[in-house]
Amino acid sequence: MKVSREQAALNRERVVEVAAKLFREKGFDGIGVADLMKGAGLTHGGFYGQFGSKEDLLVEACGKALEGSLAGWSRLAVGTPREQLGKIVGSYLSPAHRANPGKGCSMTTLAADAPRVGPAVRQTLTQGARAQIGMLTELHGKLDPDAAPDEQRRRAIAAYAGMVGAMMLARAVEDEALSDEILETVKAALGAG
Amino acid sequence: MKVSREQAALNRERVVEVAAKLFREKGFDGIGVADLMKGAGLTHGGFYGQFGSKEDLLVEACGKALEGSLAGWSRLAVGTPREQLGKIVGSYLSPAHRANPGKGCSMTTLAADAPRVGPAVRQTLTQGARAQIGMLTELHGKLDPDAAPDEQRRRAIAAYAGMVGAMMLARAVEDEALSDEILETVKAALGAG
DNA sequence: ATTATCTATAGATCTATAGATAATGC
DNA sequence: ATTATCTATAGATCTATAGATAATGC
Repeated sequence: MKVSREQAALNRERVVEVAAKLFREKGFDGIGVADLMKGAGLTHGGFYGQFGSKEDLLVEACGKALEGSLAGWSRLAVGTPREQLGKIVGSYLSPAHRANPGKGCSMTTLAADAPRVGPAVRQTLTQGARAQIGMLTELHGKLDPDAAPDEQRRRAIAAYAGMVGAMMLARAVEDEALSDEILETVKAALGAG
Repeated sequence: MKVSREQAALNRERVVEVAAKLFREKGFDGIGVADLMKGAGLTHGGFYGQFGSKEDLLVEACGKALEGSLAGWSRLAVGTPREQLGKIVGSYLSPAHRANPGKGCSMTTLAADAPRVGPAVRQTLTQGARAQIGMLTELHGKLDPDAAPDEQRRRAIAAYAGMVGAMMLARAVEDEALSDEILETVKAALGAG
Protein backbone atom coordinates (compact mmCIF):
# COMPACT_ATOMS: atom_id res chain seq x y z
CA MET A 1 0.00 0.00 0.00
CA LYS A 2 2.75 2.38 0.87
CA VAL A 3 4.64 4.10 -1.95
CA SER A 4 8.04 5.77 -2.11
CA ARG A 5 8.52 9.24 -0.67
CA GLU A 6 8.96 10.49 -4.21
CA GLN A 7 5.77 8.83 -5.41
CA ALA A 8 3.90 10.21 -2.40
CA ALA A 9 4.99 13.72 -3.36
CA LEU A 10 3.78 13.12 -6.91
CA ASN A 11 0.48 11.81 -5.57
CA ARG A 12 0.05 14.89 -3.42
CA GLU A 13 0.80 17.12 -6.38
CA ARG A 14 -1.75 15.26 -8.49
CA VAL A 15 -4.39 15.82 -5.81
CA VAL A 16 -3.69 19.56 -5.97
CA GLU A 17 -3.91 19.53 -9.76
CA VAL A 18 -7.18 17.61 -9.75
CA ALA A 19 -8.52 19.99 -7.11
CA ALA A 20 -7.45 23.02 -9.14
CA LYS A 21 -9.58 21.70 -11.99
CA LEU A 22 -12.58 20.43 -10.02
CA PHE A 23 -12.88 23.37 -7.62
CA ARG A 24 -12.96 25.70 -10.62
CA GLU A 25 -15.55 23.56 -12.37
CA LYS A 26 -17.82 22.82 -9.44
CA GLY A 27 -17.05 25.39 -6.76
CA PHE A 28 -15.73 24.72 -3.26
CA ASP A 29 -18.97 23.15 -2.04
CA GLY A 30 -19.65 21.36 -5.30
CA ILE A 31 -16.99 18.66 -4.96
CA GLY A 32 -16.16 16.47 -1.98
CA VAL A 33 -12.88 15.19 -0.61
CA ALA A 34 -13.73 11.62 -1.64
CA ASP A 35 -14.27 12.56 -5.28
CA LEU A 36 -11.19 14.77 -5.33
CA MET A 37 -9.08 11.87 -4.09
CA LYS A 38 -10.77 9.47 -6.49
CA GLY A 39 -9.92 11.88 -9.29
CA ALA A 40 -6.28 11.52 -8.31
CA GLY A 41 -6.59 7.73 -8.13
CA LEU A 42 -6.51 7.55 -4.33
CA THR A 43 -8.97 6.74 -1.56
CA HIS A 44 -10.39 9.49 0.54
CA GLY A 45 -8.99 8.26 3.84
CA GLY A 46 -5.48 9.21 2.81
CA PHE A 47 -6.42 12.84 2.35
CA TYR A 48 -5.80 14.04 5.88
CA GLY A 49 -2.29 12.67 5.94
CA GLN A 50 -1.41 15.15 3.22
CA PHE A 51 -3.70 18.12 3.87
CA GLY A 52 -4.97 19.73 7.04
CA SER A 53 -8.45 20.34 5.68
CA LYS A 54 -10.46 20.66 2.51
CA GLU A 55 -10.01 24.41 2.72
CA ASP A 56 -6.22 24.04 2.97
CA LEU A 57 -6.36 22.16 -0.30
CA LEU A 58 -8.43 24.96 -1.83
CA VAL A 59 -5.70 27.42 -0.93
CA GLU A 60 -3.05 25.30 -2.63
CA ALA A 61 -5.26 24.58 -5.61
CA CYS A 62 -6.05 28.27 -6.04
CA GLY A 63 -2.37 29.11 -5.92
CA LYS A 64 -1.53 26.48 -8.49
CA ALA A 65 -4.36 27.56 -10.79
CA LEU A 66 -3.39 31.23 -10.62
CA GLU A 67 0.25 30.41 -11.30
CA GLY A 68 -0.85 28.47 -14.36
CA SER A 69 -3.00 31.34 -15.60
CA LEU A 70 -0.20 33.84 -15.18
CA ALA A 71 2.22 31.52 -16.99
CA GLY A 72 -0.29 31.32 -19.82
CA TRP A 73 -0.40 35.12 -20.03
CA SER A 74 3.40 35.21 -20.18
CA ARG A 75 3.44 32.75 -23.05
CA LEU A 76 0.98 34.97 -24.94
CA ALA A 77 3.06 38.10 -24.37
CA VAL A 78 4.91 38.12 -27.69
CA GLY A 79 5.01 40.74 -30.43
CA THR A 80 4.27 44.42 -30.13
CA PRO A 81 2.58 45.68 -26.95
CA ARG A 82 -0.66 46.02 -28.94
CA GLU A 83 -0.36 42.43 -30.12
CA GLN A 84 0.42 41.21 -26.62
CA LEU A 85 -2.68 42.90 -25.22
CA GLY A 86 -4.74 41.53 -28.09
CA LYS A 87 -3.59 38.00 -27.42
CA ILE A 88 -4.04 38.10 -23.65
CA VAL A 89 -7.44 39.81 -23.71
CA GLY A 90 -8.54 37.84 -26.76
CA SER A 91 -7.64 34.55 -25.13
CA TYR A 92 -9.30 35.56 -21.85
CA LEU A 93 -12.52 36.59 -23.56
CA SER A 94 -12.60 33.62 -25.93
CA PRO A 95 -15.30 30.94 -26.32
CA ALA A 96 -12.61 28.42 -25.38
CA HIS A 97 -12.08 30.06 -21.99
CA ARG A 98 -15.82 30.34 -21.52
CA ALA A 99 -16.26 26.64 -22.25
CA ASN A 100 -13.46 25.46 -19.95
CA PRO A 101 -13.77 26.98 -16.48
CA GLY A 102 -11.75 24.08 -15.07
CA LYS A 103 -8.67 25.26 -16.94
CA GLY A 104 -9.42 28.98 -16.77
CA CYS A 105 -8.96 31.97 -14.54
CA SER A 106 -9.76 31.21 -10.89
CA MET A 107 -11.10 34.69 -10.39
CA THR A 108 -14.10 33.92 -12.59
CA THR A 109 -14.85 30.60 -10.90
CA LEU A 110 -13.81 30.98 -7.26
CA ALA A 111 -14.11 34.69 -6.46
CA ALA A 112 -17.77 34.20 -5.52
CA ASP A 113 -16.74 31.56 -2.97
CA ALA A 114 -14.01 33.77 -1.52
CA PRO A 115 -16.16 35.81 0.89
CA ARG A 116 -17.61 32.58 2.29
CA VAL A 117 -14.36 30.83 3.22
CA GLY A 118 -11.34 31.64 5.36
CA PRO A 119 -8.91 34.51 4.77
CA ALA A 120 -6.12 32.28 3.41
CA VAL A 121 -8.11 31.65 0.25
CA ARG A 122 -8.68 35.36 -0.21
CA GLN A 123 -5.00 36.05 0.37
CA THR A 124 -4.10 33.64 -2.41
CA LEU A 125 -6.66 35.23 -4.74
CA THR A 126 -5.33 38.65 -3.79
CA GLN A 127 -1.82 37.63 -4.79
CA GLY A 128 -3.18 36.33 -8.10
CA ALA A 129 -5.13 39.52 -8.75
CA ARG A 130 -2.08 41.64 -7.96
CA ALA A 131 0.04 39.62 -10.38
CA GLN A 132 -2.49 39.84 -13.20
CA ILE A 133 -3.07 43.55 -12.63
CA GLY A 134 0.71 43.97 -12.55
CA MET A 135 1.13 42.33 -15.93
CA LEU A 136 -1.66 44.42 -17.43
CA THR A 137 -0.14 47.58 -15.95
CA GLU A 138 3.22 46.79 -17.51
CA LEU A 139 1.51 46.16 -20.82
CA HIS A 140 -0.40 49.45 -20.70
CA GLY A 141 2.88 51.13 -19.87
CA LYS A 142 4.46 49.78 -23.02
CA LEU A 143 1.36 50.68 -24.99
CA ASP A 144 1.45 54.30 -23.85
CA PRO A 145 4.83 55.10 -22.24
CA ASP A 146 3.86 58.77 -21.89
CA ALA A 147 0.99 58.09 -19.54
CA ALA A 148 1.65 58.48 -15.83
CA PRO A 149 2.26 55.20 -13.95
CA ASP A 150 -0.92 55.81 -11.96
CA GLU A 151 -2.90 56.13 -15.14
CA GLN A 152 -1.36 52.94 -16.50
CA ARG A 153 -2.41 51.11 -13.38
CA ARG A 154 -5.90 52.58 -13.54
CA ARG A 155 -6.30 51.37 -17.11
CA ALA A 156 -5.08 47.93 -16.09
CA ILE A 157 -7.52 47.66 -13.19
CA ALA A 158 -10.43 48.81 -15.34
CA ALA A 159 -9.46 46.30 -18.03
CA TYR A 160 -9.11 43.48 -15.52
CA ALA A 161 -12.49 44.17 -13.93
CA GLY A 162 -14.08 44.21 -17.40
CA MET A 163 -12.45 40.91 -18.30
CA VAL A 164 -13.55 39.15 -15.11
CA GLY A 165 -17.09 40.55 -15.28
CA ALA A 166 -17.50 39.78 -18.97
CA MET A 167 -16.47 36.15 -18.53
CA MET A 168 -18.76 35.66 -15.54
CA LEU A 169 -21.69 37.17 -17.45
CA ALA A 170 -20.89 35.24 -20.61
CA ARG A 171 -20.99 31.97 -18.65
CA ALA A 172 -24.13 32.87 -16.71
CA VAL A 173 -26.49 33.86 -19.52
CA GLU A 174 -28.55 31.23 -21.32
CA ASP A 175 -28.31 32.84 -24.75
CA GLU A 176 -25.28 32.24 -26.89
CA ALA A 177 -25.79 35.37 -29.00
CA LEU A 178 -25.87 37.59 -25.90
CA SER A 179 -22.92 35.69 -24.42
CA ASP A 180 -20.90 36.20 -27.61
CA GLU A 181 -21.94 39.84 -27.75
CA ILE A 182 -20.65 40.43 -24.23
CA LEU A 183 -17.28 38.84 -24.99
CA GLU A 184 -16.86 40.66 -28.30
CA THR A 185 -17.97 44.03 -26.95
CA VAL A 186 -15.64 44.00 -23.97
CA LYS A 187 -12.81 42.68 -26.10
CA ALA A 188 -13.25 45.64 -28.46
CA ALA A 189 -13.64 48.10 -25.60
CA LEU A 190 -10.30 46.95 -24.21
CA GLY A 191 -8.55 47.56 -27.50
CA ALA A 192 -8.32 43.92 -28.45
CA GLY A 193 -11.09 43.79 -31.02
CA MET B 1 -51.14 24.18 12.35
CA LYS B 2 -52.90 25.19 9.20
CA VAL B 3 -53.14 28.89 8.34
CA SER B 4 -55.42 30.82 6.02
CA ARG B 5 -54.87 30.74 2.28
CA GLU B 6 -53.80 34.36 2.51
CA GLN B 7 -51.32 33.66 5.29
CA ALA B 8 -49.97 30.69 3.36
CA ALA B 9 -49.29 32.95 0.39
CA LEU B 10 -47.50 35.40 2.67
CA ASN B 11 -45.47 32.55 4.15
CA ARG B 12 -44.48 31.38 0.69
CA GLU B 13 -43.45 34.89 -0.25
CA ARG B 14 -41.37 35.18 2.91
CA VAL B 15 -39.56 31.96 2.04
CA VAL B 16 -38.65 33.43 -1.35
CA GLU B 17 -37.46 36.65 0.29
CA VAL B 18 -35.35 34.79 2.83
CA ALA B 19 -33.95 32.63 0.04
CA ALA B 20 -33.14 35.70 -2.08
CA LYS B 21 -31.02 36.96 0.81
CA LEU B 22 -29.42 33.69 1.93
CA PHE B 23 -28.63 32.33 -1.53
CA ARG B 24 -26.84 35.59 -2.33
CA GLU B 25 -24.96 35.47 0.96
CA LYS B 26 -24.04 31.81 1.00
CA GLY B 27 -24.44 30.52 -2.54
CA PHE B 28 -26.77 27.78 -3.75
CA ASP B 29 -24.87 24.98 -1.99
CA GLY B 30 -24.11 27.06 1.09
CA ILE B 31 -27.59 27.04 2.59
CA GLY B 32 -29.99 24.14 3.05
CA VAL B 33 -33.75 23.86 2.74
CA ALA B 34 -34.14 23.41 6.50
CA ASP B 35 -32.31 26.64 7.31
CA LEU B 36 -34.13 28.54 4.58
CA MET B 37 -37.46 27.48 6.05
CA LYS B 38 -36.27 28.22 9.57
CA GLY B 39 -35.29 31.69 8.36
CA ALA B 40 -38.91 32.17 7.33
CA GLY B 41 -40.19 30.81 10.65
CA LEU B 42 -41.34 27.46 9.25
CA THR B 43 -40.25 23.84 9.49
CA HIS B 44 -38.49 22.24 6.59
CA GLY B 45 -41.10 19.56 5.96
CA GLY B 46 -43.53 22.12 4.60
CA PHE B 47 -41.16 23.18 1.87
CA TYR B 48 -42.18 20.69 -0.78
CA GLY B 49 -45.81 21.63 -0.55
CA GLN B 50 -44.86 25.07 -1.83
CA PHE B 51 -41.86 24.43 -4.09
CA GLY B 52 -40.97 21.64 -6.44
CA SER B 53 -37.31 21.62 -5.48
CA LYS B 54 -34.56 23.68 -3.95
CA GLU B 55 -33.52 24.74 -7.44
CA ASP B 56 -37.07 25.92 -8.22
CA LEU B 57 -36.80 28.18 -5.21
CA LEU B 58 -33.47 29.50 -6.47
CA VAL B 59 -35.16 30.48 -9.73
CA GLU B 60 -37.87 32.41 -7.88
CA ALA B 61 -35.39 33.93 -5.45
CA CYS B 62 -33.13 35.07 -8.28
CA GLY B 63 -36.07 36.65 -10.05
CA LYS B 64 -37.15 38.48 -6.93
CA ALA B 65 -33.62 39.67 -6.19
CA LEU B 66 -33.08 40.96 -9.72
CA GLU B 67 -36.43 42.75 -9.69
CA GLY B 68 -35.39 44.43 -6.46
CA SER B 69 -32.04 45.49 -7.88
CA LEU B 70 -33.63 46.94 -10.98
CA ALA B 71 -36.20 48.80 -8.87
CA GLY B 72 -33.31 50.23 -6.86
CA TRP B 73 -31.66 51.47 -10.03
CA SER B 74 -34.92 53.13 -11.09
CA ARG B 75 -35.17 54.93 -7.76
CA LEU B 76 -31.63 56.25 -8.28
CA ALA B 77 -32.37 57.48 -11.78
CA VAL B 78 -33.10 61.10 -10.95
CA GLY B 79 -31.40 64.28 -12.10
CA THR B 80 -29.38 64.79 -15.24
CA PRO B 81 -28.24 61.71 -17.19
CA ARG B 82 -24.75 62.27 -15.83
CA GLU B 83 -26.11 62.39 -12.28
CA GLN B 84 -28.21 59.29 -12.87
CA LEU B 85 -25.19 57.34 -14.10
CA GLY B 86 -23.16 58.63 -11.18
CA LYS B 87 -25.73 57.47 -8.67
CA ILE B 88 -26.30 54.04 -10.19
CA VAL B 89 -22.62 53.25 -10.75
CA GLY B 90 -21.63 54.91 -7.48
CA SER B 91 -24.14 52.87 -5.52
CA TYR B 92 -23.17 49.66 -7.30
CA LEU B 93 -19.47 50.18 -6.65
CA SER B 94 -19.93 51.37 -3.06
CA PRO B 95 -18.52 49.87 0.15
CA ALA B 96 -22.14 49.39 1.24
CA HIS B 97 -22.86 47.11 -1.70
CA ARG B 98 -19.59 45.31 -1.15
CA ALA B 99 -20.46 44.70 2.51
CA ASN B 100 -24.01 43.46 1.83
CA PRO B 101 -24.06 40.75 -0.82
CA GLY B 102 -27.37 39.49 0.58
CA LYS B 103 -29.09 42.68 -0.50
CA GLY B 104 -27.03 43.30 -3.62
CA CYS B 105 -26.85 42.39 -7.27
CA SER B 106 -27.40 38.66 -7.88
CA MET B 107 -25.00 38.70 -10.75
CA THR B 108 -22.08 39.22 -8.39
CA THR B 109 -23.18 36.49 -5.99
CA LEU B 110 -24.91 33.83 -8.08
CA ALA B 111 -23.41 34.08 -11.57
CA ALA B 112 -20.64 31.68 -10.53
CA ASP B 113 -23.27 29.10 -9.55
CA ALA B 114 -25.19 29.55 -12.80
CA PRO B 115 -23.14 27.19 -15.00
CA ARG B 116 -23.52 24.46 -12.37
CA VAL B 117 -27.32 24.42 -12.08
CA GLY B 118 -30.21 23.97 -14.47
CA PRO B 119 -31.07 26.29 -17.38
CA ALA B 120 -34.03 27.93 -15.62
CA VAL B 121 -31.67 29.73 -13.25
CA ARG B 122 -29.59 30.97 -16.16
CA GLN B 123 -32.72 32.11 -17.97
CA THR B 124 -33.70 34.21 -14.98
CA LEU B 125 -30.21 35.67 -14.72
CA THR B 126 -30.28 36.37 -18.46
CA GLN B 127 -33.50 38.32 -18.08
CA GLY B 128 -31.93 40.30 -15.25
CA ALA B 129 -28.78 41.01 -17.24
CA ARG B 130 -30.85 42.14 -20.23
CA ALA B 131 -32.85 44.51 -18.04
CA GLN B 132 -29.78 46.03 -16.39
CA ILE B 133 -27.97 46.38 -19.72
CA GLY B 134 -31.14 47.92 -21.12
CA MET B 135 -31.26 50.57 -18.41
CA LEU B 136 -27.59 51.38 -18.88
CA THR B 137 -28.07 51.59 -22.64
CA GLU B 138 -30.91 54.05 -22.22
CA LEU B 139 -28.77 56.09 -19.86
CA HIS B 140 -25.83 56.18 -22.27
CA GLY B 141 -28.26 57.23 -24.95
CA LYS B 142 -29.35 60.22 -22.91
CA LEU B 143 -25.74 60.96 -22.05
CA ASP B 144 -24.69 61.06 -25.69
CA PRO B 145 -27.75 61.21 -27.96
CA ASP B 146 -25.55 61.58 -31.04
CA ALA B 147 -23.92 58.19 -30.64
CA ALA B 148 -25.34 55.34 -32.68
CA PRO B 149 -27.69 52.99 -30.74
CA ASP B 150 -25.19 50.17 -31.26
CA GLU B 151 -22.48 52.26 -29.72
CA GLN B 152 -24.73 53.14 -26.77
CA ARG B 153 -25.36 49.46 -26.18
CA ARG B 154 -21.67 48.66 -26.46
CA ARG B 155 -20.84 51.26 -23.85
CA ALA B 156 -23.54 49.86 -21.58
CA ILE B 157 -22.27 46.29 -21.88
CA ALA B 158 -18.68 47.35 -21.22
CA ALA B 159 -19.81 49.35 -18.19
CA TYR B 160 -21.91 46.49 -16.86
CA ALA B 161 -19.07 43.97 -17.20
CA GLY B 162 -16.75 46.37 -15.40
CA MET B 163 -19.23 46.86 -12.57
CA VAL B 164 -19.81 43.13 -12.05
CA GLY B 165 -16.11 42.30 -12.27
CA ALA B 166 -15.06 45.14 -9.98
CA MET B 167 -17.52 44.10 -7.26
CA MET B 168 -16.48 40.45 -7.45
CA LEU B 169 -12.82 41.40 -7.21
CA ALA B 170 -13.44 43.91 -4.43
CA ARG B 171 -15.17 41.21 -2.37
CA ALA B 172 -12.57 38.54 -3.12
CA VAL B 173 -9.37 40.36 -2.19
CA GLU B 174 -8.12 40.35 1.40
CA ASP B 175 -6.77 43.92 1.33
CA GLU B 176 -9.10 46.81 1.91
CA ALA B 177 -6.84 49.33 0.18
CA LEU B 178 -6.72 47.26 -3.00
CA SER B 179 -10.45 46.57 -2.73
CA ASP B 180 -11.18 50.30 -2.41
CA GLU B 181 -8.80 51.07 -5.25
CA ILE B 182 -10.63 48.66 -7.56
CA LEU B 183 -14.02 50.19 -6.76
CA GLU B 184 -12.78 53.79 -7.11
CA THR B 185 -10.85 53.14 -10.29
CA VAL B 186 -13.69 51.44 -12.11
CA LYS B 187 -16.14 54.06 -10.85
CA ALA B 188 -13.94 56.79 -12.34
CA ALA B 189 -13.40 54.83 -15.56
CA LEU B 190 -17.17 54.61 -16.02
CA GLY B 191 -17.58 58.34 -15.66
CA ALA B 192 -18.98 58.21 -12.15
CA GLY B 193 -15.91 59.31 -10.24
C1' DA C 1 -63.15 17.97 2.49
C1' DT C 2 -59.26 20.32 1.62
C1' DT C 3 -54.75 21.78 2.63
C1' DA C 4 -50.88 24.26 5.05
C1' DT C 5 -47.87 22.86 8.16
C1' DC C 6 -45.83 19.67 11.31
C1' DT C 7 -42.99 15.56 13.00
C1' DA C 8 -40.31 11.87 11.67
C1' DT C 9 -37.45 9.49 8.69
C1' DA C 10 -35.28 7.39 4.48
C1' DG C 11 -31.32 7.39 1.97
C1' DA C 12 -27.51 9.78 0.35
C1' DT C 13 -23.70 12.54 1.09
C1' DC C 14 -20.13 15.18 3.59
C1' DT C 15 -15.79 16.16 6.53
C1' DA C 16 -12.85 14.18 9.50
C1' DT C 17 -10.80 10.42 12.28
C1' DA C 18 -9.24 5.74 13.93
C1' DG C 19 -6.81 1.90 13.28
C1' DA C 20 -4.88 -1.65 10.03
C1' DT C 21 -1.69 -2.71 6.41
C1' DA C 22 2.37 -3.06 3.93
C1' DA C 23 6.18 -1.12 1.68
C1' DT C 24 9.92 2.27 2.17
C1' DG C 25 13.96 4.12 4.40
C1' DC C 26 16.98 3.88 8.09
C1' DA D 1 10.68 2.25 12.64
C1' DT D 2 8.41 5.20 9.90
C1' DT D 3 4.75 6.49 6.97
C1' DA D 4 1.69 6.59 2.76
C1' DT D 5 -2.31 4.64 1.91
C1' DC D 6 -6.16 1.73 2.87
C1' DT D 7 -10.77 0.22 4.98
C1' DA D 8 -14.26 1.38 8.00
C1' DT D 9 -16.90 4.43 10.50
C1' DA D 10 -18.53 8.37 13.49
C1' DG D 11 -21.31 12.12 13.44
C1' DA D 12 -23.29 15.72 10.99
C1' DT D 13 -25.75 17.35 7.23
C1' DC D 14 -28.48 17.32 2.97
C1' DT D 15 -32.74 16.75 -0.24
C1' DA D 16 -36.92 14.77 -0.51
C1' DT D 17 -40.94 12.08 1.09
C1' DA D 18 -44.61 9.92 4.12
C1' DG D 19 -48.09 10.37 7.10
C1' DA D 20 -50.28 12.96 11.01
C1' DT D 21 -52.50 17.07 12.58
C1' DA D 22 -55.54 20.78 12.83
C1' DA D 23 -57.53 24.82 11.04
C1' DT D 24 -59.62 26.82 6.87
C1' DG D 25 -63.05 27.05 3.25
C1' DC D 26 -66.84 24.98 1.17
